[in-house]
Amino acid sequence: MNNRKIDNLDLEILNILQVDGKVSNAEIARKVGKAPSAVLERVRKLKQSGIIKGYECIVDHKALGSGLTAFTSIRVEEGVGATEVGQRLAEFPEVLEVHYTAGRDSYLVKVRVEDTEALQATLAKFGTLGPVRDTNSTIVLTTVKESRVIPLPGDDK
Amino acid sequence: MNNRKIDNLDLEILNILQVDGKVSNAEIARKVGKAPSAVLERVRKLKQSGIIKGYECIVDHKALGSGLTAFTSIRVEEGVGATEVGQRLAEFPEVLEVHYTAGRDSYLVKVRVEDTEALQATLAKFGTLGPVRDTNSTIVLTTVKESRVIPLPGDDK
DNA sequence: ACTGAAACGATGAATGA
DNA sequence: TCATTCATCGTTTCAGT
Repeated sequence: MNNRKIDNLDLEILNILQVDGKVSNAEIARKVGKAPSAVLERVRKLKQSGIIKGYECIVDHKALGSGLTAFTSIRVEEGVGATEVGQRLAEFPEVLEVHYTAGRDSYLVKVRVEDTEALQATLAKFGTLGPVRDTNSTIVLTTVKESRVIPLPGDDK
Repeated sequence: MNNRKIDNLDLEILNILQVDGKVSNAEIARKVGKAPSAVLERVRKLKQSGIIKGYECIVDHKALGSGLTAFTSIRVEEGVGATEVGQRLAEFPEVLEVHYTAGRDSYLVKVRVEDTEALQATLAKFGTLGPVRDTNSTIVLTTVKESRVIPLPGDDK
């Protein structure tokens, strides 16, 4: 996790990769006007320094038995064991995201399961985690956008 | 978006790709014991049928100027124009996710910006979107897990 | 649907500017 | 840090089963 200096070329490369993680180095090289080996070096260093964390294949969760998305707020007892609850929550495969949030000593988790029945089962498991006080779920009806692409400084240049 | 029948081999391939979107077809072929061309055909059909939606490069948002994550609940006026608000919200690059949720006629959006000042600016933009009544933001302090990988039926076999 | 072979293109390392 | 070259490996097409 070295702290590299990121220049415009890095941002160009990252912008291309954010939109499509499957583009080849050779194609990136063509787009940015550099040799493939130069791009390879850049990408490798971005990976090494932790700027590029990895690559994910985006699948259609609705077609694969996880059609129900919910956001659940989980209140935990303050103090000892609070951070441990987050780790435990993260271990559930149906829990895609675990965020510790400000304000009310609670976690906000994103859950993806088959149906409401499965959600109930998951919530029941949350209840057994120790210092969990109560949970509050919001069910997603439709998802308009779901992405990880963040705006990079290179966008407006 | 054709409705293909997904068999065990498809699930095996998807499980490999979900964990690492950059594995080569040749390596998948080795793992599942098939020829590379066979895997290529499978992956191509999964892509064509919409099961595989794409590939994303996961970047370190903290290192790239989007260190603040927030979940904002946006109440909208019922009735006409409600779905349009979702489309408008999705157009903001700093808005990564837009979910229409049950219960209170509201959107839940995931926002990723530089700091609280930038968040304030984004919230101000939300206010100009027409039928928006009020917003309620929850700031993320630490993210324990953030993934898109869903559990597939092939996992327990 | 899968195999195997063959052509093509990308990867990745070495060298040098 | 990048370009060039080159051996190696992956991708992709196609004929055959």
